[in-house]
Amino acid sequence: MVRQKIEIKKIDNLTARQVTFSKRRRGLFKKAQELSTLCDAEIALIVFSATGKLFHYSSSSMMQLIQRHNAERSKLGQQPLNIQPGINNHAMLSKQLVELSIGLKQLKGDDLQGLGIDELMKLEKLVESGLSRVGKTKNERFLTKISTLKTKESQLMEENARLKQLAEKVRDARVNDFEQGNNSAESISNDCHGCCPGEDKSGSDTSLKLGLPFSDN
Amino acid sequence: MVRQKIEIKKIDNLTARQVTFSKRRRGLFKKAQELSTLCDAEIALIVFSATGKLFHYSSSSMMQLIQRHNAERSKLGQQPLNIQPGINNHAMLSKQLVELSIGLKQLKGDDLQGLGIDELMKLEKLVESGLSRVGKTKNERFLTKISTLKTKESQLMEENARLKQLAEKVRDARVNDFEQGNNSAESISNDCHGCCPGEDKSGSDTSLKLGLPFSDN
DNA sequence: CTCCCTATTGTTAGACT
DNA sequence: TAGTCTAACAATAGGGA
Repeated sequence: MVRQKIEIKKIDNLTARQVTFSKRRRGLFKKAQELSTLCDAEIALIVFSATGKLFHYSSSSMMQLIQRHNAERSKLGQQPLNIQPGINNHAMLSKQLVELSIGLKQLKGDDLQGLGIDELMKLEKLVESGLSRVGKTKNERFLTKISTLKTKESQLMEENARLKQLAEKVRDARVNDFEQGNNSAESISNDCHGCCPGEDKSGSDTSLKLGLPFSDN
Repeated sequence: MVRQKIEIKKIDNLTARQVTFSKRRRGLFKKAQELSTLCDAEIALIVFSATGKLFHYSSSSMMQLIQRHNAERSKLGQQPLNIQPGINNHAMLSKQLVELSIGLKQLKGDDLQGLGIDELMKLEKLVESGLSRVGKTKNERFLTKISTLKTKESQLMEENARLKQLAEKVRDARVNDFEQGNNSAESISNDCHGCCPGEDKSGSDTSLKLGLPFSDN
């Protein structure tokens, strides 16, 4: 079969894909080398095959090039960090954390060793900013939880106050019943302070509610 | 003129070199992209022109690829660039930063929003640790620089002290010469305090050295 | 720098070993 | 997998705008 133009999309056939990878990878490395030689350029090229095998080339020090690349990128990456203060948008915070993550990743490479004092100070600032944001969110979370708990607390205290009153009423009523020799439960007034709409009378297990510890919050 | 085969060596003509750089760079990036698409490979390509301009391409995340590359390299036991004696173990520090970075990356996905207080506290601790490490390295760098400068300073002070003595000797000698009507330069003793082995006499430009500012530093 | 043009050189798909 | 072959295709040197 004669050769045909191929379209640039993933090659389905595994064998063909591997063969093409091998051939084109060589071509790519050759071209990289040529460009580097012809034009005095510095080039780093990293290739991972689909099967995870590593191939790489660099005209000088891979590390130096990566560092230089990172330096350039962080220059650009600083802008998006300086955004509108005062907004506690989680999406924004998340975005900034991503950037922080990128910044840290940049350093992972081989070292902090290659970094100068200036770069380290920049990084420090970046991490500090991330830290402050995490701390801020954490604190917000704390405050929210605390205010929720306080609300609950005051609700419970109100409830308890009402129950105390109810308990006294019930006791008084029972004392009266006992003194009058009247055992009919129906005569006991049942105040459910509006929490049981349409139910004015049930009064059978009031004693159970009275068993609750009033002082517990 | 018809096109000729070129040999792969640095192109002398600046303009031709720039044009070729432009053309071939594009070709290289195109090929990288094609290889990545056709064969499902992951590729990172960094190019610096001779004038320092950066061009880069990566099929996925440049950072991920660089990390993977570094991971592979360190597997092979190639020490990427370490290890200056006397400096704390940067490899370890780097490793811990990687871990920190991974932790942050996990959170990158969507947000802090889904995180509870416990997770936020963990994250905070993590980032704090990273911050402290960066700060530590930065401080080490400061201290190293300071100690270097101090060493230099004391060396210079020593040197200056010697030069002062020398200056006095020379002056005395000249005064003697003048009083005795003796103009022979050879009689001036030249103390180079051991920094010029095998050279006991040169004495011709001593006056130049004396021109150094003693009070500097 | 970038784009265009074209003759040439360089690369590679497909097939086979 | 890796090498070889060859027709076809892609890239690009040199030149001009």
